[in-house]
Amino acid sequence: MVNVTAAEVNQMPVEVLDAQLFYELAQDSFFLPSPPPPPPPPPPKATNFVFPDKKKRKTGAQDSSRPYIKKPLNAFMLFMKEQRPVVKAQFLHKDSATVNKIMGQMWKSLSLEQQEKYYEESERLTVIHASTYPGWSCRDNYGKKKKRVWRSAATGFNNRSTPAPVLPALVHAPSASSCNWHEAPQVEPTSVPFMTSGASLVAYVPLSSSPWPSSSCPTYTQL
DNA sequence: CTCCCTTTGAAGGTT
DNA sequence: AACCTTCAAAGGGAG
Repeated sequence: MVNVTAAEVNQMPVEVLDAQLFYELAQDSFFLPSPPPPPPPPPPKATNFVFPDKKKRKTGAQDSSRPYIKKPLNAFMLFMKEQRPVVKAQFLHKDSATVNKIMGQMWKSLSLEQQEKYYEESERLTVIHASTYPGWSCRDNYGKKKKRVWRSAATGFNNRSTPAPVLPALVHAPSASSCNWHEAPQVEPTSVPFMTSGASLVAYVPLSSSPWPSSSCPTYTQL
């Protein structure tokens, strides 16, 4: 449980709906402070990359006579790598699928200016990658992992030509002030206690457990 | 032990 | 040109 006080969240709830306080969270509270200027990046090793996570797939990557060279991270991946600890700490979600959903919405809530630093860093890494591994193509990694099977056969909705089932939608609060969203009615609760609102994040906080929700804190909805 | 899930973006192939 | 496919990270969960 993360101890987040009302003062830390924000002094005043921005809205009360259905017995829940809605706090608008300053965006700054969700992001790590700007790290100190990084030291000059060491030249990437010309040796093969190794999956740091033993749980990562190794299919085909270990028997290759050629070193396995990973793709450079794109902007969103850099954002996730930086913010994942924050999101995990804030929302107590350990499973990456849920965390990634949250961060996907956080990413969309960022302004272009805020995203820019990640795009620039991604571009820088891509340039370094290209100069370090001339001739490398991301195609080289195709098939190194097990071919992704769109779940069309299994569940029928992970085919990009097949729309995913409609998740409970956010609706605009008709008279919302700084809170642009509120819960859609008749939403089956899940456990992700926040929603993005423009460049800020709105926490849904039960009155009874203010200032921060318990695990029973209500809804997460997705556009 | 290995893969799935889940996100966005990039890259390369295909239509 | 537009669309499709794969893989980058992460770690709990499932088989």
